[in-house]
Amino acid sequence: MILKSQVEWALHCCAILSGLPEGRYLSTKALAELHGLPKEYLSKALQSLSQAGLVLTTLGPSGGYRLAKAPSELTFLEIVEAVEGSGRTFVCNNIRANNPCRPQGYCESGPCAIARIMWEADEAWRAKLRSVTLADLGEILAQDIPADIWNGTFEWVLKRAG
Amino acid sequence: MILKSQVEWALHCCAILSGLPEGRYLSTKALAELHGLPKEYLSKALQSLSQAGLVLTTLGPSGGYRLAKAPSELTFLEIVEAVEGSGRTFVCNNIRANNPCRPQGYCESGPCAIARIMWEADEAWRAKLRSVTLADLGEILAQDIPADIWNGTFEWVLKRAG
DNA sequence: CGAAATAAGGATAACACATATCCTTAATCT
DNA sequence: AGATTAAGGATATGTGTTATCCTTATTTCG
Repeated sequence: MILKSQVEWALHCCAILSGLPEGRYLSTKALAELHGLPKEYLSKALQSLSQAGLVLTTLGPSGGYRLAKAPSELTFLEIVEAVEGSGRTFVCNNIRANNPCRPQGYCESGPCAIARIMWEADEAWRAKLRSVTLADLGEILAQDIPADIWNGTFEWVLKRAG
Repeated sequence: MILKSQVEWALHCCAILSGLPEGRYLSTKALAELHGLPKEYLSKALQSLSQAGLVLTTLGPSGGYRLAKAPSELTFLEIVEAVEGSGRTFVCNNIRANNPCRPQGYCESGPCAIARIMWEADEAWRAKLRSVTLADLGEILAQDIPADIWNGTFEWVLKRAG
């Protein structure tokens, strides 16, 4: 059970977009170059973000993407779910209903106990992702990344942002 | 990102095995019938449990599986990882290393900040699964399942347990 | 107005992995 | 000796991810 690589791409792209000055846009081409990713396929991930309303777009030259909200209002969970979907990782096929000992036509009262426990674990995962915003990530990155690389990347991005 | 259905099967099988009297074994055939599952393929899930040391097996007629530990010592996480593997759901491909602004030969100090956050969420998921044992599940099931079905199933199992 | 650049999205192929079945082997019980 | 079982190898089959290509509509700029 592994998350799509598009989740990783979307998170990195949002991290870049969160550093973009108000009102400017960054293209798929620039984001793909910056991360060494196939432009056409990365485009699908960005479209997912757009469909989820997390980013805004403009067309034409100098077009591209920007965040639809402040970084402090955009959580990891929103980004992950935009790309990966919001379904649970554990799917209950209700195999208890195949028990030959059960009376004909017997109907369960609620979801299977095993499913409930697995879904609680899913929710713990989601709760953690919901608690981290792009602004939190920005603070961590500012400490992690050497100032020269940080600034160099920022200039590189601004040169290409429409 | 969906867990294998074998995870569901393994959990249900372990739930049954946890009700088995000391020293008795239940066969793949019986477990497959009870849950309405393909015997040959369910066998693969049970082999995973065996390889992980969670269940013990015997050969020959009256052979089959029993738990290797007390239900109170066997966690959901162990069962899930036996079938699904213990790898993380988020794989970091270190795409930050493709940043064209970075100096040649520059080497990262540690794992990517995005990966660290995603891995914390994974750990929250694992922590929840680690906190629930088969004994806990047994208590919940005893309350969920009507007594007649519970007892009927128990008899059905005992009739087939070697 | 016309050319270039861009996002959006449909079609399709390649690939990996989950699912499923079949068969052989070795061990165990009656 | 014969029946039953777990273990595991080999081999399909199906589904979802990854990836590429192409068309369309929109916007910017000369």
